[in-house]
Amino acid sequence: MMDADVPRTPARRRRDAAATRQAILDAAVAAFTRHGYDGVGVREIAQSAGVTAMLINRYFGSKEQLFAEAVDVAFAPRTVIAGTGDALAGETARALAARTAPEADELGPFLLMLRSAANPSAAEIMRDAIARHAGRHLGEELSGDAAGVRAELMLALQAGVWLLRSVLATTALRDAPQEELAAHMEPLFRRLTDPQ
Amino acid sequence: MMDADVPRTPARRRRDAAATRQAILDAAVAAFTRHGYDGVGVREIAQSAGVTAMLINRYFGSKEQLFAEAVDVAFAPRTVIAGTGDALAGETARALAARTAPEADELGPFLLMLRSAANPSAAEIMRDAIARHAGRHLGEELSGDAAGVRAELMLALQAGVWLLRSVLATTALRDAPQEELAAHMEPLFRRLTDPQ
DNA sequence: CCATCATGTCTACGAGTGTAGACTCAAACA
DNA sequence: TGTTTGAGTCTACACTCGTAGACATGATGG
Repeated sequence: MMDADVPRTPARRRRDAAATRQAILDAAVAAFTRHGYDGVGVREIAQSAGVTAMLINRYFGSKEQLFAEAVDVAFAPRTVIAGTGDALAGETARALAARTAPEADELGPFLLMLRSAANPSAAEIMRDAIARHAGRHLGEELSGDAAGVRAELMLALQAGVWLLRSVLATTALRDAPQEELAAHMEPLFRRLTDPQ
Repeated sequence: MMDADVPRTPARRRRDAAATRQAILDAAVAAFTRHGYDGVGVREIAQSAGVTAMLINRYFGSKEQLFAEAVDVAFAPRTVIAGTGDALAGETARALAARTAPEADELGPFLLMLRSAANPSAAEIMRDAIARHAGRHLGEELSGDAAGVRAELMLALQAGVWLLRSVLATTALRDAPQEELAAHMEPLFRRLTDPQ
């Protein structure tokens, strides 16, 4: 609490390359998640990071390479599944219901994925990121026949719920109570985690 | 068999307003499905319809209103479910596996939905279309508790599979044989059609 | 045959895009 | 203290976008 500086915008750094790079990256993750790859310009990202647009090119080479790093950040630490073992299906269903609630307004890899899917270059970048992070991690958690297919079906179901409930806000899913919705989704996830 | 989907010389209409309007609408459905709302410009749509960009504004008022009509066309006649009654789950799973196959390169409402979801105006238009067509039709087919939620979960699952398998082309889903994939998805749909 | 009006085209504008190049300025090292 | 280096900014270019307004054209009714 020693910093008495009132940060009017993003905390006026004094020439710290690493911090500036990180600020741009953070702003990019938020912006791409909210508006998609094509929906946001480099000027907008730079402004919310407190710098000029050209610094993006200096630090990341291009908008596309910035997007690639942002995707890596969004997919890497985030948990795309919740819980382990027997609790996996239930936890995933409950977490999904909570995070897609209309009042949640959360960010996360699924929104980034959905809102940037239209651009072919962005799609390719995200496919690689999924293979590198989420898909692999989830594939290890599952076991048995066709673990990869079942893992990606879990991702697909989650992505679809994010799309209808959070992005499009269709009536039935938007108005469904969290517990009830989770109760409907839980057996679906269980079918994928425990394929009898 | 008619001509290819991209008419090289758009058959030189001689001043037929209705036919021109229809040609623009057809081109719009194809273009929006392939590239999304933000991914295609009115000049491109007009050219593949064999007219000038300004005719779009004359006949539809704006790009956004053209999109609204295109969404209606894409969602209305298309079947978002396959089969009825007991066969619904199995037919839907098999049709989904077939239409999302890498070599299929089909169009359809789900691709249009996914690729235009990033734009807020487009999202609102599509939410209304879903409520008007797919959601309602599917809700009638289902019965029992929370039919609306289960219907939209069916849509969500399908949308997610379209996203991962067809748009992103993730490895496991891309390489899975149709029958095997359908076998994995069928019990999921059955859980939603017959909630025991 | 000619006037008419819907049908379609042309030019242009204002705004927004990503990014290249030249610039300024602060900090670190001699 | 003077010099070098890198952090950050400014201006500008070469596009693309949606669309507004003026203009051309061809089929049709008299």
